[in-house]
Amino acid sequence: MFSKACEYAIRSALLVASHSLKGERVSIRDIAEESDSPMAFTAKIMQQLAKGGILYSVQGKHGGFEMSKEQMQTTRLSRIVSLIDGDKVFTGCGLGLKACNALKPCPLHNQFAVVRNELRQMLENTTVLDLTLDLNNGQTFLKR
Amino acid sequence: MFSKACEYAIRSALLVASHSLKGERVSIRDIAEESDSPMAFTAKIMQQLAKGGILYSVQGKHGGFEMSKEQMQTTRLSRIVSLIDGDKVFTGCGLGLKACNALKPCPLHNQFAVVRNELRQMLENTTVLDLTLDLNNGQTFLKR
DNA sequence: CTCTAACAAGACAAATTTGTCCTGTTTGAA
DNA sequence: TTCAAACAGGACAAATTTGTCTTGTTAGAG
Repeated sequence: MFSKACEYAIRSALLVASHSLKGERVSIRDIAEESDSPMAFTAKIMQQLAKGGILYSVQGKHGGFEMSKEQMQTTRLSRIVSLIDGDKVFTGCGLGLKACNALKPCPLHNQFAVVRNELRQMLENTTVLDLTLDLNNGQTFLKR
Repeated sequence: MFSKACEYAIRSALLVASHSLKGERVSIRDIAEESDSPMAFTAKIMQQLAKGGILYSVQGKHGGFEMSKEQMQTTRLSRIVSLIDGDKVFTGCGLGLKACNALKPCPLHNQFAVVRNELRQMLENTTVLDLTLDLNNGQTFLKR
């Protein structure tokens, strides 16, 4: 469904948000450990998230990553997904056809459009803050 | 969403079914051409489909692939998907966590389960015959 | 019987994704 | 001022997926 990179991106973003809500800044090392992600690879992804304005990176000693309340409220999962994976998952043909659309639909077009739309709406309606609150309440978990 | 291999598998299966409904057997060459798939790669996938009982392969001169009406009626897309891609797409965690379940859910677990379930049901309720009839009616298309 | 068209299957190659390592830069603190 | 902790970024490496090639086998037709 999502690429590994995208999975790490979402997990890391939620982890940063979780710590930021508690007033803590997090290092790559902690992110990797607490969200079970490969450190160096995740570091690259954090750069993308920072460049994309999903969160802030702070350099230097005691640096790390943090997220403002506003970022948590305005960042929807769909944004992270399209930033990392592009929007093929939202718009691409289920059977991989280049020219599949309502006028010249592939055999699965209509059925697939329903599901894909559901996915898109779910991701658009879910903010980082939403998920982070559950996480900090102990209702959901990021590490096995 | 699906792997390339799986996309080719579905496209090829529908193409074979489409021809079989007209009483024709199809060669790998024709499948590759008519469904815009790489020939040798698709050949491997056809072997998997044949081994999986999705369709028949006939060797020798004038050989090729064909599908019985019964196969078209009983083969649901979910079967092809799980045969080629496994059922990670139906059961895997959206954030890639190994131990994500209702008891210890990831932050996206509940929202994701809804969408994934919708996808699964759609694929389980769609038979090859359903899609092939539309295809042969000219309502849907396999080639760009 | 032989030839040819077609699938079977394994080895190989290319491309993409995933992951690592190393060097440089930034910044706080002693 | 210097040191150390942390991110930035490029080069590299491994793994997976995608795709190709070559050889063998099958079976119909002359």
